[in-house]
Amino acid sequence: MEEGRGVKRPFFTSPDDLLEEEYYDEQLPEKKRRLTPEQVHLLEKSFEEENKLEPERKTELARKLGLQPRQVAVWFQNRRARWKTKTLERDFDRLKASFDALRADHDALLQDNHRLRSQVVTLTEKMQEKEAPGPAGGAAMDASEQLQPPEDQAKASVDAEEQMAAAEAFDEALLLQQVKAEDRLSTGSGAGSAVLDADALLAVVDSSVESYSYFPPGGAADEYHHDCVMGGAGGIQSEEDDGAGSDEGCSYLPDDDAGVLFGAGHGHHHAEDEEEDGGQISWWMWNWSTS
DNA sequence: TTGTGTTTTATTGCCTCC
DNA sequence: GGAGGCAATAAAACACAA
Repeated sequence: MEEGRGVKRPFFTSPDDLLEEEYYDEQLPEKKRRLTPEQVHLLEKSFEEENKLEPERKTELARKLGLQPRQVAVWFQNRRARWKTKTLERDFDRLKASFDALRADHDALLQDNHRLRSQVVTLTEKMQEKEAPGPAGGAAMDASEQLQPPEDQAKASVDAEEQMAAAEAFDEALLLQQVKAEDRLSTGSGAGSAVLDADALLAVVDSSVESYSYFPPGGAADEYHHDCVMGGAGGIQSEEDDGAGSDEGCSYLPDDDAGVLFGAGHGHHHAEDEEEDGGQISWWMWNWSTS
């Protein structure tokens, strides 16, 4: 049947077509008409230049396209909505990938922490045996330890204590951040809704990494801060050019917000984002991150 | 041809700004 | 208070598999 498909009836294709449109209006009043590719092309071009529409530009565009100013305004409205959706999806993908990487690193740190703790326990036991020397105690020392100079043994002992202290500090920091995050979740601005402040969510991981002195200054932790910065200067690009050079750089994440994830800026949300989503991670993001 | 999913155009209601 | 923006939604137009 293809009702209405073979015959395209664009809305006011040009001022000259207005007479013809009257025919359609008689036949099918109140029907939606798709814009012609030419109209869409010009609107897209205009949108790329500036995604907001001043009154003069609106009337000028409407005149050029043979549309009503209201239609031009509506088109821009819908186009902004599409752009925002697309950008949010892209930002989500990036955040998810970055968070996964960070979480994997965090897990590795936990494992390392566990290993170091075991090592400290072993060394402590051996020291205790050594401090209370008996016939059995002396014999317990293995060959490698007997070969180790006394000063090296003392250094190993100090290292073990430092590692233990670092591990405990790490645990405390982790616990503190978790408590903070939970507090913010339960008393947060979401007023009971299942949303979590991005800072709270990510600070748990972030501060755990930073408070644990595993990374030297300028080391791996800093690389996370700098290399994974996403988003960029705003800018409008057509969503049709999804390939190279598409919406890159027009992320809805302002530069500062990359720091939210990695703790660099402990970023404040961009004013627009505060307005858009209340400065909170959307519920679906929270659900994902806690799943 | 039909059913269904997606996209596009348009409306409504609320909010913010001047 | 009016203008303009946005989110949510409706509905027409369109695409496509069966």
